[in-house]
Amino acid sequence: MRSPAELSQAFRQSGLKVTPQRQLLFRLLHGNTSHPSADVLFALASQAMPGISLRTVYQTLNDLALMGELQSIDFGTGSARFDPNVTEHQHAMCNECGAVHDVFVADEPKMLGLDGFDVHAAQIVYHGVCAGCAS
Amino acid sequence: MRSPAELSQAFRQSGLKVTPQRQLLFRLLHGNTSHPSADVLFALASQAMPGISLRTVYQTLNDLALMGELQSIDFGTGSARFDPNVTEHQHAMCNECGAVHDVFVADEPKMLGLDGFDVHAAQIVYHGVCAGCAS
DNA sequence: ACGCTTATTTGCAAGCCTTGCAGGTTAGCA
DNA sequence: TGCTAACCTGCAAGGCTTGCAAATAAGCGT
Repeated sequence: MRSPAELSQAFRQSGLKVTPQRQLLFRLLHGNTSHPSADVLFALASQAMPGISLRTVYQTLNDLALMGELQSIDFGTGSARFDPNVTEHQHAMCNECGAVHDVFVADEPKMLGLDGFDVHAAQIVYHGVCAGCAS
Repeated sequence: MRSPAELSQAFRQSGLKVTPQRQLLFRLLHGNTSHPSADVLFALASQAMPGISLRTVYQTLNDLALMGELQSIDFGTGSARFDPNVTEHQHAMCNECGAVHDVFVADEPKMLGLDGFDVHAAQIVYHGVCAGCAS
Protein backbone atom coordinates (compact mmCIF):
# COMPACT_ATOMS: atom_id res chain seq x y z
CA MET A 1 0.00 0.00 0.00
CA ARG A 2 1.26 3.43 -0.87
CA SER A 3 1.63 6.30 1.59
CA PRO A 4 -1.42 8.29 2.73
CA ALA A 5 -0.31 11.23 0.55
CA GLU A 6 0.05 9.06 -2.54
CA LEU A 7 -3.25 7.36 -1.86
CA SER A 8 -5.03 10.69 -1.54
CA GLN A 9 -3.72 11.64 -4.95
CA ALA A 10 -4.69 8.28 -6.43
CA PHE A 11 -8.19 8.51 -5.01
CA ARG A 12 -8.78 11.95 -6.47
CA GLN A 13 -7.46 10.84 -9.84
CA SER A 14 -9.96 7.99 -9.78
CA GLY A 15 -12.83 10.36 -9.11
CA LEU A 16 -13.03 9.29 -5.48
CA LYS A 17 -13.03 11.82 -2.71
CA VAL A 18 -10.55 12.09 0.11
CA THR A 19 -12.49 12.47 3.33
CA PRO A 20 -11.17 12.71 6.89
CA GLN A 21 -12.49 9.19 7.50
CA ARG A 22 -10.50 7.82 4.61
CA GLN A 23 -7.38 9.72 5.55
CA LEU A 24 -7.59 8.26 9.02
CA LEU A 25 -7.86 4.75 7.63
CA PHE A 26 -4.95 5.38 5.28
CA ARG A 27 -2.84 6.27 8.30
CA LEU A 28 -4.04 3.32 10.35
CA LEU A 29 -3.24 0.88 7.56
CA HIS A 30 0.04 2.29 6.25
CA GLY A 31 2.88 0.06 7.36
CA ASN A 32 0.51 -1.95 9.54
CA THR A 33 1.72 -5.54 9.80
CA SER A 34 -0.89 -6.76 12.30
CA HIS A 35 -3.36 -8.02 9.68
CA PRO A 36 -6.33 -6.35 11.36
CA SER A 37 -9.97 -7.21 10.80
CA ALA A 38 -12.56 -4.59 9.88
CA ASP A 39 -13.74 -4.76 13.44
CA VAL A 40 -10.32 -3.99 14.90
CA LEU A 41 -9.78 -1.12 12.47
CA PHE A 42 -13.18 0.23 13.41
CA ALA A 43 -12.18 0.20 17.08
CA LEU A 44 -8.90 1.99 16.33
CA ALA A 45 -10.60 4.51 14.09
CA SER A 46 -13.29 5.18 16.68
CA GLN A 47 -10.64 6.23 19.18
CA ALA A 48 -9.34 8.90 16.85
CA MET A 49 -12.70 9.79 15.37
CA PRO A 50 -15.66 8.96 17.61
CA GLY A 51 -18.81 8.42 15.57
CA ILE A 52 -17.15 6.99 12.50
CA SER A 53 -19.30 4.27 11.04
CA LEU A 54 -18.35 0.62 10.66
CA ARG A 55 -19.97 0.85 7.24
CA THR A 56 -17.44 3.48 6.22
CA VAL A 57 -14.57 1.28 7.33
CA TYR A 58 -15.85 -1.56 5.14
CA GLN A 59 -16.42 0.84 2.27
CA THR A 60 -12.89 2.21 2.36
CA LEU A 61 -11.34 -1.23 2.80
CA ASN A 62 -13.22 -2.44 -0.26
CA ASP A 63 -12.16 0.59 -2.25
CA LEU A 64 -8.52 0.02 -1.35
CA ALA A 65 -8.76 -3.68 -2.15
CA LEU A 66 -10.30 -2.91 -5.54
CA MET A 67 -7.45 -0.52 -6.29
CA GLY A 68 -4.97 -3.25 -5.41
CA GLU A 69 -3.59 -1.32 -2.46
CA LEU A 70 -4.84 -3.82 0.05
CA GLN A 71 -5.19 -7.56 0.30
CA SER A 72 -8.24 -9.16 1.87
CA ILE A 73 -7.44 -12.54 3.40
CA ASP A 74 -9.82 -15.12 4.77
CA PHE A 75 -8.16 -17.29 7.40
CA GLY A 76 -11.40 -19.05 8.24
CA THR A 77 -11.77 -17.16 11.50
CA GLY A 78 -15.13 -15.72 10.59
CA SER A 79 -13.97 -12.25 9.65
CA ALA A 80 -11.66 -11.10 6.87
CA ARG A 81 -8.21 -9.79 7.66
CA PHE A 82 -6.62 -6.95 5.73
CA ASP A 83 -3.00 -6.66 4.71
CA PRO A 84 -1.49 -3.48 3.22
CA ASN A 85 1.51 -5.51 2.10
CA VAL A 86 0.60 -6.60 -1.41
CA THR A 87 3.99 -7.95 -2.32
CA GLU A 88 4.35 -11.70 -2.67
CA HIS A 89 4.37 -13.30 0.74
CA GLN A 90 2.52 -15.86 2.81
CA HIS A 91 1.17 -16.11 6.35
CA ALA A 92 1.51 -18.01 9.58
CA MET A 93 -1.34 -17.84 12.08
CA CYS A 94 -0.90 -18.71 15.74
CA ASN A 95 -3.52 -21.04 17.14
CA GLU A 96 -3.03 -19.59 20.61
CA CYS A 97 -3.16 -15.83 20.21
CA GLY A 98 -4.53 -15.51 16.68
CA ALA A 99 -1.64 -13.33 15.57
CA VAL A 100 -0.71 -13.46 11.91
CA HIS A 101 2.95 -13.30 10.91
CA ASP A 102 4.36 -12.72 7.47
CA VAL A 103 6.28 -15.55 5.89
CA PHE A 104 8.38 -15.49 2.78
CA VAL A 105 8.59 -18.66 0.78
CA ALA A 106 12.06 -19.23 -0.61
CA ASP A 107 11.15 -21.69 -3.34
CA GLU A 108 7.80 -22.66 -4.81
CA PRO A 109 6.76 -26.18 -3.86
CA LYS A 110 6.48 -28.81 -6.56
CA MET A 111 3.00 -30.19 -6.96
CA LEU A 112 1.44 -33.24 -8.49
CA GLY A 113 -2.11 -33.48 -9.81
CA LEU A 114 -2.39 -30.05 -11.38
CA ASP A 115 -3.01 -31.54 -14.85
CA GLY A 116 -3.71 -28.51 -17.00
CA PHE A 117 -4.56 -26.28 -14.06
CA ASP A 118 -3.30 -22.75 -14.68
CA VAL A 119 -2.19 -21.37 -11.33
CA HIS A 120 -2.78 -17.64 -10.92
CA ALA A 121 -2.03 -17.38 -7.21
CA ALA A 122 -0.80 -19.62 -4.44
CA GLN A 123 -2.01 -19.02 -0.92
CA ILE A 124 -0.10 -20.69 1.86
CA VAL A 125 -1.20 -20.48 5.47
CA TYR A 126 0.76 -22.12 8.24
CA HIS A 127 -1.09 -22.91 11.42
CA GLY A 128 0.81 -23.47 14.62
CA VAL A 129 2.12 -21.73 17.72
CA CYS A 130 4.15 -18.55 17.58
CA ALA A 131 7.36 -17.94 19.51
CA GLY A 132 5.65 -15.71 22.04
CA CYS A 133 2.97 -18.25 22.91
CA ALA A 134 5.38 -21.19 23.06
CA SER A 135 7.40 -19.67 25.91
CA MET B 1 -13.00 -41.23 5.79
CA ARG B 2 -13.77 -44.87 6.46
CA SER B 3 -16.53 -46.85 4.80
CA PRO B 4 -20.16 -46.42 5.88
CA ALA B 5 -20.04 -49.80 7.63
CA GLU B 6 -16.90 -48.92 9.56
CA LEU B 7 -18.28 -45.51 10.44
CA SER B 8 -21.48 -47.05 11.77
CA GLN B 9 -19.42 -49.23 14.06
CA ALA B 10 -17.24 -46.32 15.15
CA PHE B 11 -20.27 -44.16 15.90
CA ARG B 12 -21.85 -46.84 18.08
CA GLN B 13 -18.59 -47.37 19.92
CA SER B 14 -18.49 -43.67 20.67
CA GLY B 15 -21.97 -43.73 22.12
CA LEU B 16 -23.40 -42.04 19.03
CA LYS B 17 -26.39 -43.50 17.25
CA VAL B 18 -26.57 -44.61 13.67
CA THR B 19 -29.68 -43.14 12.13
CA PRO B 20 -30.93 -43.41 8.54
CA GLN B 21 -30.00 -39.75 8.08
CA ARG B 22 -26.43 -40.38 9.12
CA GLN B 23 -26.13 -43.51 7.03
CA LEU B 24 -27.26 -41.55 4.01
CA LEU B 25 -24.63 -38.90 4.61
CA PHE B 26 -21.97 -41.58 5.12
CA ARG B 27 -22.81 -42.90 1.67
CA LEU B 28 -22.92 -39.46 0.06
CA LEU B 29 -19.52 -38.57 1.46
CA HIS B 30 -17.64 -41.83 1.06
CA GLY B 31 -15.17 -41.50 -1.81
CA ASN B 32 -16.60 -38.10 -2.70
CA THR B 33 -13.89 -35.91 -4.24
CA SER B 34 -16.12 -32.95 -5.15
CA HIS B 35 -15.48 -31.06 -1.88
CA PRO B 36 -19.17 -30.29 -1.38
CA SER B 37 -20.60 -27.61 0.88
CA ALA B 38 -23.23 -28.36 3.53
CA ASP B 39 -25.74 -26.82 1.19
CA VAL B 40 -24.89 -29.14 -1.70
CA LEU B 41 -24.95 -32.18 0.55
CA PHE B 42 -28.32 -31.10 1.85
CA ALA B 43 -29.65 -30.93 -1.71
CA LEU B 44 -28.29 -34.39 -2.50
CA ALA B 45 -29.60 -35.83 0.74
CA SER B 46 -33.02 -34.28 0.16
CA GLN B 47 -33.36 -36.18 -3.11
CA ALA B 48 -32.88 -39.50 -1.38
CA MET B 49 -34.67 -38.52 1.80
CA PRO B 50 -37.18 -35.70 1.40
CA GLY B 51 -37.70 -33.85 4.65
CA ILE B 52 -34.21 -34.29 6.03
CA SER B 53 -33.14 -31.17 7.86
CA LEU B 54 -30.23 -28.94 6.98
CA ARG B 55 -29.57 -28.85 10.70
CA THR B 56 -29.01 -32.60 10.68
CA VAL B 57 -26.55 -32.30 7.81
CA TYR B 58 -24.51 -29.77 9.74
CA GLN B 59 -24.74 -31.89 12.86
CA THR B 60 -23.42 -35.00 11.17
CA LEU B 61 -20.70 -33.12 9.33
CA ASN B 62 -19.50 -31.68 12.61
CA ASP B 63 -19.55 -35.08 14.25
CA LEU B 64 -17.49 -36.57 11.44
CA ALA B 65 -15.05 -33.67 11.54
CA LEU B 66 -14.61 -34.06 15.29
CA MET B 67 -13.88 -37.76 14.85
CA GLY B 68 -11.25 -36.85 12.27
CA GLU B 69 -13.10 -38.60 9.48
CA LEU B 70 -13.73 -35.41 7.61
CA GLN B 71 -11.88 -32.20 6.90
CA SER B 72 -13.65 -28.86 6.93
CA ILE B 73 -12.00 -26.35 4.62
CA ASP B 74 -12.67 -22.66 4.25
CA PHE B 75 -11.79 -21.37 0.79
CA GLY B 76 -13.20 -17.95 1.53
CA THR B 77 -16.26 -18.57 -0.61
CA GLY B 78 -18.65 -17.95 2.22
CA SER B 79 -19.49 -21.53 3.02
CA ALA B 80 -17.27 -24.35 4.28
CA ARG B 81 -16.33 -27.24 2.02
CA PHE B 82 -15.99 -30.78 3.31
CA ASP B 83 -13.41 -33.32 2.27
CA PRO B 84 -13.56 -36.99 3.27
CA ASN B 85 -9.94 -37.34 2.23
CA VAL B 86 -8.00 -36.67 5.42
CA THR B 87 -4.64 -37.75 4.10
CA GLU B 88 -2.03 -35.05 3.54
CA HIS B 89 -2.89 -33.14 0.41
CA GLN B 90 -3.64 -29.64 -0.80
CA HIS B 91 -6.18 -27.96 -3.06
CA ALA B 92 -6.57 -26.02 -6.27
CA MET B 93 -9.74 -24.01 -6.77
CA CYS B 94 -10.89 -22.87 -10.21
CA ASN B 95 -11.87 -19.21 -10.41
CA GLU B 96 -14.24 -19.97 -13.26
CA CYS B 97 -16.32 -22.94 -12.17
CA GLY B 98 -15.50 -23.07 -8.47
CA ALA B 99 -14.43 -26.70 -8.67
CA VAL B 100 -11.84 -27.86 -6.17
CA HIS B 101 -9.16 -30.32 -7.24
CA ASP B 102 -6.82 -32.26 -5.04
CA VAL B 103 -3.12 -31.47 -5.30
CA PHE B 104 -0.24 -33.35 -3.81
CA VAL B 105 2.81 -31.35 -2.89
CA ALA B 106 6.01 -33.21 -3.65
CA ASP B 107 8.31 -31.20 -1.38
CA GLU B 108 7.55 -28.74 1.37
CA PRO B 109 8.54 -25.20 0.45
CA LYS B 110 11.29 -23.51 2.42
CA MET B 111 10.16 -20.45 4.30
CA LEU B 112 11.81 -17.43 5.80
CA GLY B 113 10.49 -15.41 8.70
CA LEU B 114 9.15 -18.24 10.84
CA ASP B 115 11.44 -17.35 13.73
CA GLY B 116 10.39 -19.73 16.47
CA PHE B 117 7.00 -20.45 14.93
CA ASP B 118 6.06 -24.09 15.47
CA VAL B 119 4.16 -25.21 12.39
CA HIS B 120 1.39 -27.72 13.07
CA ALA B 121 -0.27 -27.68 9.67
CA ALA B 122 0.31 -26.09 6.29
CA GLN B 123 -2.62 -25.21 4.11
CA ILE B 124 -1.93 -24.48 0.49
CA VAL B 125 -4.63 -23.30 -1.87
CA TYR B 126 -3.90 -22.62 -5.51
CA HIS B 127 -6.26 -20.29 -7.33
CA GLY B 128 -6.46 -20.32 -11.09
CA VAL B 129 -8.29 -21.84 -14.01
CA CYS B 130 -8.83 -25.58 -14.38
CA ALA B 131 -8.22 -27.56 -17.57
CA GLY B 132 -11.93 -27.81 -18.33
CA CYS B 133 -12.57 -24.08 -18.11
CA ALA B 134 -9.42 -23.13 -20.05
CA SER B 135 -10.58 -24.94 -23.17
C1' DA C 1 -14.86 32.80 -1.55
C1' DC C 2 -19.31 30.62 -3.45
C1' DG C 3 -22.30 27.42 -5.32
C1' DC C 4 -23.16 23.06 -7.68
C1' DT C 5 -22.75 18.40 -8.68
C1' DT C 6 -21.60 14.05 -7.26
C1' DA C 7 -19.48 11.01 -4.14
C1' DT C 8 -19.63 9.83 0.75
C1' DT C 9 -21.15 9.01 5.43
C1' DT C 10 -24.35 7.01 8.48
C1' DG C 11 -27.81 4.05 10.57
C1' DC C 12 -30.71 0.55 9.82
C1' DA C 13 -32.26 -3.50 7.91
C1' DA C 14 -31.48 -7.58 5.44
C1' DG C 15 -28.59 -11.36 3.57
C1' DC C 16 -25.79 -15.54 4.11
C1' DC C 17 -23.90 -19.34 6.76
C1' DT C 18 -23.99 -21.67 10.95
C1' DT C 19 -25.41 -22.84 15.65
C1' DG C 20 -28.55 -22.81 20.04
C1' DC C 21 -32.77 -24.38 21.73
C1' DA C 22 -37.06 -27.23 22.84
C1' DG C 23 -40.20 -30.79 21.95
C1' DG C 24 -41.35 -34.88 19.91
C1' DT C 25 -39.05 -39.20 18.06
C1' DT C 26 -36.05 -43.20 17.76
C1' DA C 27 -31.83 -46.08 18.27
C1' DG C 28 -29.67 -49.33 21.16
C1' DC C 29 -29.22 -51.88 25.21
C1' DA C 30 -30.94 -54.90 29.09
C1' DT D 1 -40.55 -55.29 25.16
C1' DG D 2 -39.29 -51.00 27.59
C1' DC D 3 -36.24 -47.48 29.04
C1' DT D 4 -33.06 -43.94 28.56
C1' DA D 5 -30.17 -41.18 26.16
C1' DA D 6 -29.26 -39.43 21.86
C1' DC D 7 -31.28 -37.55 17.73
C1' DC D 8 -34.19 -35.07 14.28
C1' DT D 9 -36.59 -31.12 13.05
C1' DG D 10 -38.06 -26.24 12.75
C1' DC D 11 -37.35 -21.92 14.22
C1' DA D 12 -34.90 -18.23 15.95
C1' DA D 13 -30.71 -15.93 16.74
C1' DG D 14 -25.76 -14.96 16.13
C1' DG D 15 -21.69 -12.91 13.57
C1' DC D 16 -19.96 -10.71 9.42
C1' DT D 17 -20.89 -8.03 5.48
C1' DT D 18 -23.61 -5.39 2.13
C1' DG D 19 -27.89 -2.75 0.17
C1' DC D 20 -30.49 1.26 0.70
C1' DA D 21 -32.02 6.19 1.39
C1' DA D 22 -31.44 10.65 3.34
C1' DA D 23 -28.41 13.98 4.97
C1' DT D 24 -23.65 15.73 4.37
C1' DA D 25 -19.41 17.27 2.39
C1' DA D 26 -15.51 17.12 -1.14
C1' DG D 27 -13.85 19.17 -5.25
C1' DC D 28 -14.58 21.55 -9.38
C1' DG D 29 -15.28 25.94 -11.94
C1' DT D 30 -16.26 30.68 -11.59
